[in-house]
Amino acid sequence: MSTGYSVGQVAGVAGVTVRTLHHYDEIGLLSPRGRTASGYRRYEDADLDRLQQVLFYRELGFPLEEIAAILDDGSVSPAEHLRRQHQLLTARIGHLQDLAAAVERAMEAERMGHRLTPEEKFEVFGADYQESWEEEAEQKWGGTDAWKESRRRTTRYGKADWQRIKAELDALNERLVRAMAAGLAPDSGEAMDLAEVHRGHITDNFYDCGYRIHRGLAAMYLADPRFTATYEQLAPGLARWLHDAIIANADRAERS
Amino acid sequence: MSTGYSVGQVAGVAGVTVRTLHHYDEIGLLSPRGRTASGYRRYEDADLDRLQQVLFYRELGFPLEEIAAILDDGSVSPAEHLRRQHQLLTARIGHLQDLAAAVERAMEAERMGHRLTPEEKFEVFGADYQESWEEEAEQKWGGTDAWKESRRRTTRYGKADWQRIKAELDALNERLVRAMAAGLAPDSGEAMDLAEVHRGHITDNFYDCGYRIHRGLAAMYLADPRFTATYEQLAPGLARWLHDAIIANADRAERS
DNA sequence: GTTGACCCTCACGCGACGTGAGGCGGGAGG
DNA sequence: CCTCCCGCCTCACGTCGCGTGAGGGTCAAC
Repeated sequence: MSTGYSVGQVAGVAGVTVRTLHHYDEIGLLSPRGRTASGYRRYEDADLDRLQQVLFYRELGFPLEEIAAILDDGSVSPAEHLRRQHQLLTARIGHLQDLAAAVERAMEAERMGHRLTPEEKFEVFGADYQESWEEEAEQKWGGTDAWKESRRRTTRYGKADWQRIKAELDALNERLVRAMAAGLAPDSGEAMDLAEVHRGHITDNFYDCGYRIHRGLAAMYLADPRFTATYEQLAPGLARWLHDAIIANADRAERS
Repeated sequence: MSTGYSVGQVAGVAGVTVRTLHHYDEIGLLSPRGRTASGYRRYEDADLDRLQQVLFYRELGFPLEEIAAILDDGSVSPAEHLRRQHQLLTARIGHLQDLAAAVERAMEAERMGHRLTPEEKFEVFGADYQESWEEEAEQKWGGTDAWKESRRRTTRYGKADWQRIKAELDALNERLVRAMAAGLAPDSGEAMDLAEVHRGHITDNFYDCGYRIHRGLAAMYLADPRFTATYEQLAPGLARWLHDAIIANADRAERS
């Protein structure tokens, strides 16, 4: 009937040390439901659930005391917890993606022998950052909400819808090719307008594509060869050109 | 002429406390280049660069001692540092995305009133995880090596190359459509063989695409609507089918 | 009944700072 | 010139989240 788990078993399955569990017991963060006659800790399924929550928030850098407060706040339903966790995660992921973008910029700067100002160098290590999570979480990558929304919509698309989308895409691609062939700079007004059309096309057909997300897509157009191939096949250099136009457009929009 | 910065200024711009900078000085992790006559610390641009590196690795959870070792290893060029950082970031992002996926599964389970086994609950808090970074970083997304290699090769491609690639791609896509239309399961031998062809096509033309990377691409085919659109336009359900075939093929290969 | 794996409770140590305490430096206003 | 106040300095002890023994009981197996 297997009524409960010992510390060692819990530690094993959860990937923590026995000492950690002892510590959580000491500070009252996670006390096992019961003890055997000989004083051995007995953890039950409910304790495992709580431990998982604890580990989750710990991974995101919360102090244990705060974790206790969060988990002991009875006014939050389990479902709400999961939502909160998802928000925190997407926010955190977004932050790391910003960091990655900064590293990419640094690589670029290095290649060009270009120097950055001190402020530029640190802007990504935002001061607040702990507090900013909860606000940012709502927007930003739009979280996985974006692709969820996308799935929701696209599952209802029929063959005609896909053909229409393909046609729009082809038309846009042709405009892109012509613009680049005409020698337009990626940060010219026309190029940025085309980038805006590109963004609108995504928003109309898939999900609400903000500038942050658009930047993310632009990065992917360069990072993944399947994308690169698609665009390079249309015109050599187009992948890069489109990438730059999207970035320029996002810069323009966010500076205003 | 602004020759250097004081502790307070550095702390301000970098978003750390003065005490932290003192600490880094104490342990020799970051000692300012000079001091004023009266003993005030004077930080220069090079010190700021180093501080940025320190903060970066700190954010990823490295102990300070190790950070010192990493940064003082003269055999690593700045460019290589940036590459490493990018690798670490993508690995870390991947981990958090796994966490997010786990949370999504938990939400789903909650909605369905379904219980998970203890092992399922914790599988995502992988035991090693700290060590795994350094190994995973090498493979997995193939790090940035993959796309660097890809850029290196593709910049030399001419129009004829892209046309050849496009033709191969079209041929493969047609085989995929026919296979799915014939009612073949994604985990059938034929489907997995096609997935293997797909992988070979990438390896031949872009970069060495291992199974881990291939899995990553498969995930993207579903996650990103631009990809989804491409495949769905060929045949409804193809994006999902190809995804599953790739996963099945990777499972098969890695189990042997 | 002995062995060995597992459990218990102190209790000290450590990494990465936080947080004063007590004192010097420097420039702006009276 | 003196004072005021802010920023800087150096100890030095406190805190958080455990790691790491020390010393000793428990339980299932052989």
